[in-house]
Amino acid sequence: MADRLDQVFAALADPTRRAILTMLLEDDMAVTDVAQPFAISLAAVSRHLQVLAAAGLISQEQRGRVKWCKLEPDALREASVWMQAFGMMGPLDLDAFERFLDTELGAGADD
Amino acid sequence: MADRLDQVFAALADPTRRAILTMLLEDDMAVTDVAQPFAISLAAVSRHLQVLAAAGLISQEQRGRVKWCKLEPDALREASVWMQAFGMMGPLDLDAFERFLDTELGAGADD
DNA sequence: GGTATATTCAACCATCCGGTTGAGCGATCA
DNA sequence: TGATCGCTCAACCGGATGGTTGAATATACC
Repeated sequence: MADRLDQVFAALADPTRRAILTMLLEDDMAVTDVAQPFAISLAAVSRHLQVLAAAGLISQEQRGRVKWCKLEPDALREASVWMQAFGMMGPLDLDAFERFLDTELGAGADD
Repeated sequence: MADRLDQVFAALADPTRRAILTMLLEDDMAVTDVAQPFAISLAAVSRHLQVLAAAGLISQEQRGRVKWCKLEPDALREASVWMQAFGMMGPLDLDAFERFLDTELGAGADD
């Protein structure tokens, strides 16, 4: 019952999984091709991919006997926003920041 | 051995530690005060703080018999940059940030 | 049909993680 | 000096994690 942020950050905490995401940045890949550069077993890579999929960081689509893996950057967005909040704000008072948010959102900020 | 990114993401993967960081956003705190809202032992919180410090996310300064904990947002910046590399996400999604305020600050420290 | 390919499952192992409790230790204060 | 406070350490426990190997499943090819 891990929170979504728990899953995303935990998935990102492993260097193999980060490397996989980086590979998928270029193109969708089959499981076997994802596994190719790594010195671990195919089964291990398959489970890494399951972790990434559970966190929503990738999606997997079965086509024939090949399972294609696709990066899903939306899952990163939530975590990225969480982190940027700290980077931006630093130790400053939240009330002021909430007022800032109200004016920003109220002004119809559309991304 | 663990890469710095490994440590940062692993530290962020725990909801208690994220709640601690959120608390420290408002002000520096002593270990005992950090532990106060949580239903776990002081020793457990102390170790959470050590994990955060090892990841560089907080710094700790001993003053008398009290150890003060201070947020260090720079460590987050590195991880945030890593995520930015996946592109497609704007610098700050205000809607997502509003959800962050609701969930992390609202539900915050009482888990 | 039979064989090769793509992927997962299951069992197992070592290690890590988050929690506990109880002892220990330096700093403070009456 | 002795009691208390603030915090950490050490040992322990149960469950998760990351790796392995070997069997299983399903699809594709000849």
